[in-house]
Amino acid sequence: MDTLKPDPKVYVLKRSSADTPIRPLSRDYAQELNPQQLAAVEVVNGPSLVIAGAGSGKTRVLVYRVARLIDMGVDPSSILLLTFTRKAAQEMLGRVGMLIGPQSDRVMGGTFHSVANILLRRFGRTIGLEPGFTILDRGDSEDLVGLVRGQIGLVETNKRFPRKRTIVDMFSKCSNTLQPLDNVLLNEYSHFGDFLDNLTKLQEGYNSTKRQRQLVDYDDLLLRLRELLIADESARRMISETYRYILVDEYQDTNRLQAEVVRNLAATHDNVMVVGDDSQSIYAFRGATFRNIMEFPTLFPGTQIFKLEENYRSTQSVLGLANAVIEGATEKYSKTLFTNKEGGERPALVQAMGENPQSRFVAQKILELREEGVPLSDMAVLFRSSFHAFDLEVELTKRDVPFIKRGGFKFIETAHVKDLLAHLRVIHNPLDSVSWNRLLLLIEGVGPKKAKDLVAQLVATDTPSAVLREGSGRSAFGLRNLAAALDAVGHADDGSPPDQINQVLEYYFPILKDQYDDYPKRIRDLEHLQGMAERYHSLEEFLADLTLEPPDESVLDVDAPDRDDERLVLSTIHSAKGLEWRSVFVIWLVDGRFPSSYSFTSDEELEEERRLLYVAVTRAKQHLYLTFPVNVYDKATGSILSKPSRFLDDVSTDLVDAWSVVDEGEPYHWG
DNA sequence: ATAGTGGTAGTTTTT
DNA sequence: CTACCACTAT
Repeated sequence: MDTLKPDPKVYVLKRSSADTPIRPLSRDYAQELNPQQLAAVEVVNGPSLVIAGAGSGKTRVLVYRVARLIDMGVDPSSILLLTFTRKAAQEMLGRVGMLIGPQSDRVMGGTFHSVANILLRRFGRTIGLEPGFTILDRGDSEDLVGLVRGQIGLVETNKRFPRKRTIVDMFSKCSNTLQPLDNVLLNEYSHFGDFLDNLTKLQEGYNSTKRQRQLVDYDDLLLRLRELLIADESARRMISETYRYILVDEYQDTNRLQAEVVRNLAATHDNVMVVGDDSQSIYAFRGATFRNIMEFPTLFPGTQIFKLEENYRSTQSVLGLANAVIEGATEKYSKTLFTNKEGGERPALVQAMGENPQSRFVAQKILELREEGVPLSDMAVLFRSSFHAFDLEVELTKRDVPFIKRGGFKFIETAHVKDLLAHLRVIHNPLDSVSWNRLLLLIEGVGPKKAKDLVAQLVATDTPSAVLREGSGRSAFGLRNLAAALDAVGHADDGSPPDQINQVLEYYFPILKDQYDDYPKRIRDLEHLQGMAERYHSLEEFLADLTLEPPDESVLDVDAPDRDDERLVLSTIHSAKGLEWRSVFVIWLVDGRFPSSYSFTSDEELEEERRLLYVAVTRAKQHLYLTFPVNVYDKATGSILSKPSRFLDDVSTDLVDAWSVVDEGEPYHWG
């Protein structure tokens, strides 16, 4: 493409193939969609916004629109589908495939982060990013903050410096809302205001280390993609011309940074369709705001707006409760869901005399429903926070109910997995100081000081193993061992990922046994990881995928061999987004747990909790059980929790059936 | 300089 | 309960 003179007059040649089908469409879209859905599906060019209530066929619109575009002759590889998880993208593309055949395989789909990863590896050089960069997960970012904090030797003060976790949160908020640190500190962390200077220094150090060492954290993926699109005009054109049709799912959960990325991706054509529901915005902690969805037409003038209000998922009884919950929201946009599925069982509001009775109720009821013919895989238990399910997990295990837990603590975040990955990472990116540091600390006789000195040498040499062999003193033996192990693995491109893992494991197992009493289980985990690596041909892909799309099973289930389709789902509400089940249990509907007591401080956070409940109840197709235990001692606040969630206050009693759980032989009493 | 011990504060949701 | 810090003994 030649370089153009400044500001040429642009005359756009329309793609005739896209506007007028060259051949008859392969199916009758009007037949399979309601008029609102059809109108959205028929959009070809220009920006459009689809406000879609829960269960109103939002996915259907995306799927049919992609199918129809391809049907009209649009090249599938020019379509980009941005979703919340890659799984969601794959599911949608599978459905597109069922409509129009295998061409759908060529559609590009995934999360913002995974798409950014791919684009940056291809085009990042112009902004100083080598294709082999390493992605830091949350824990890595915290480690790096810790390292930098040590390096710049922050002066001791009598007041408490924020924790690493909190610091990473602050930095992340800055990135996601595109604000400077002082703003974020002032608005959300005013109690740490005194530390502004030190935190600013820390942030500078954190950012410059990442640049020097080819490290990229989650937010950087988006930040640097934005940077690339703005700074490198030819890359922007090339990318924008490649993806001429962009579709974004769950737009209410995008933040300002993501909005800007979309804006720039669509720089040359404005062909963007975003789909979302302001009532389901639940990612404010990540800088998302439902206002984003309202501002879309400003970002893209000429936006066509569509509304989908008919719910095809739930019965009227379930929907009635959902509408009542969201009715209490202070800020809401005009949208009332209706359905033609009359009646249905009323949702049950179940009181239990404590946590364990609640678990026993859920377990027993699930078994009953299964007897009645609901498959386990069509039932789910949802909760606000991952730990709310601990007791239930025990109860289900006792009764041999197979389940899969989604959300919460990840397999990938356990120490032994991170240790193994650190070794693989330095093989792939020898500049990765965070991983070097981690694996050096595992060696006898190496502490923070020695690790720091060694890392400085290691990132400055072409022959890391020579540096390791030079070591003397107490750690010499361990360092030599490490050098031998790394040499055995060789270069990143030598051999297959499972073989490379095998080499590392031979070296690492003794360390593991020494460090953990429960090493047999951990060894199984690592072997599981090795199995996962078989699907990959390069370390780079394996490592990137693990951080961007970690397997969504938590530690416990890794060795549960049950078939997926016969397992009950336990999930945080966040991880249940976009999914649906015939029977849904929402547990711990107690004030202090849901809404969480951490949200009591601000109205905005409380409102988000309310939307969270709305998301939870709208997952149910047929049966809905809301349970709340009473008389539970809460360590966090030191109080007894007994009051049902405040969000149920406004729910009129004729919308639910009140149940009380009692033990066999125990007297009944309510309250 | 490191490893091991004991005390204490914070404790959600995800890519 | 656990991760993080400060302190002490090697």
